[in-house]
Amino acid sequence: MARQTPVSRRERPAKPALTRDGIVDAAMAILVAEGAQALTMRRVAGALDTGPASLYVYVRNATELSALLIDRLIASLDLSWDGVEPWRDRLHRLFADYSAMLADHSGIARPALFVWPDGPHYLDLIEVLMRLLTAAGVPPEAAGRATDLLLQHATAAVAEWDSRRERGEQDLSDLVTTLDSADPERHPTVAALGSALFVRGSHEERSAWLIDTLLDGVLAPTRSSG
Amino acid sequence: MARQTPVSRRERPAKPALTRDGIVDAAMAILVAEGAQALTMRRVAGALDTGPASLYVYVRNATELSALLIDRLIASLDLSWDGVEPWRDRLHRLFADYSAMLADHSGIARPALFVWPDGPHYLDLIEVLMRLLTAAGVPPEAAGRATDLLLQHATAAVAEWDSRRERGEQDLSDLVTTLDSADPERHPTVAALGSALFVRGSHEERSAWLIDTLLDGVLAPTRSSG
DNA sequence: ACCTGAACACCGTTCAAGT
DNA sequence: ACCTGAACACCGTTCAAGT
Repeated sequence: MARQTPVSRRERPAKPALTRDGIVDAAMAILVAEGAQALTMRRVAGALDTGPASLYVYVRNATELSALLIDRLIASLDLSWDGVEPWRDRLHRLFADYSAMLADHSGIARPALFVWPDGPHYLDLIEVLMRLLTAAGVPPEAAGRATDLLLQHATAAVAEWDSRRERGEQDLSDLVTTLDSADPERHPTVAALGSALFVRGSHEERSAWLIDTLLDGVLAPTRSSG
Repeated sequence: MARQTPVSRRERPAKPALTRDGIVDAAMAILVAEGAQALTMRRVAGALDTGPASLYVYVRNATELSALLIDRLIASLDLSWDGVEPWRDRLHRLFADYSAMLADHSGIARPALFVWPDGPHYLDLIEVLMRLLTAAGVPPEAAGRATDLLLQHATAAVAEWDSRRERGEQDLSDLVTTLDSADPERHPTVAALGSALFVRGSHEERSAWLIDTLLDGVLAPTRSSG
């Protein structure tokens, strides 16, 4: 039953056959080791001892490969909810996990912003978010908008942080300088508050603030429709 | 006093000297005519009858050129506030204008997400947003977070819409198919709500919803400090 | 001093040709 | 049928050499 490898092949130690999963595996290894900026079709193909053209037999394009990778990363998250842990706590923990996962894989947040990670695990993530928001008493339409928004924000925050990191600290100090040197005549409000406002707070903190504020807004009894 | 051009030059009709502003002008012309995907150092240099290396005398890199362009685009917005128009209406109108401006220049929203548009007009935009939120009774720290968040969301929404557009309608129908075919066993909440939730609503509508919800959340009297 | 031709070190994707 | 070498059509950035 076992497929026999021709004995005559002895140049390389059993180069494995290409498969979709094998390609994703190789891509994941590169992502973990070198980050998303090294994640090119040519590099992935190279890791599999072939040329880039071969990948196109299994993967539509580079964007699809990113989507597959992101779905696999989401698979590594704990998406369970026991129904006992308060939904607010669970939401915070889930977004903290999600953000940390993206931050751990430098550069992957950027494609995640533009790609629908078309796979089963992304749907798992949406499912648990909708369950938590529903448990919180958020009506379906608002829950959909909030889910969308919270994921977009968490992803964008990591992506922004990533690209700041790759440009170095100089970028951040430019920002501080600009804000601190705001002309009090032209920009009185900004000048009065200075750089303190925008620099303070990690992206985890800002995510947490958004979760609470959005929930308060959605659940506010005084909410005017519009 | 006027600088004299040598008469002997007759091959080209007065190739203008390179300047930082001239480079931004040329880049803007390309952006308007062909969108941001055509906005490369080589294309901009070509429009100015020179090689890409020449641009680096005036511009640090491609990212900086994007930032200059975005600041110039923001300059085209009406950022005034008469103090008479209700702040809520003014906020809605401002974000509608901002989104429309980004959407009108295909592909520019993406760099705008990752670049601090280091220029005077971006500071004008932040200033008027802070003024409006302050007028709404939002405390400084929350106003800073809200400003940051609303700009990020508006930009990300257009960027997402842009990249969906460039991938074609097929992308959207993939999404609808995935959501509609959610396994009711594994994804009961998603299956029950179907695709209706995520597809409905333009990005203008979603922006408007976020503005109102965030304001409600920030201004909610029951707000627990979290 | 200011400018730039040419090169360096890459990309994603396609397709004709191989096995 | 499955796979891929080689090419196509590009990138951003650098630097030695020119004026």
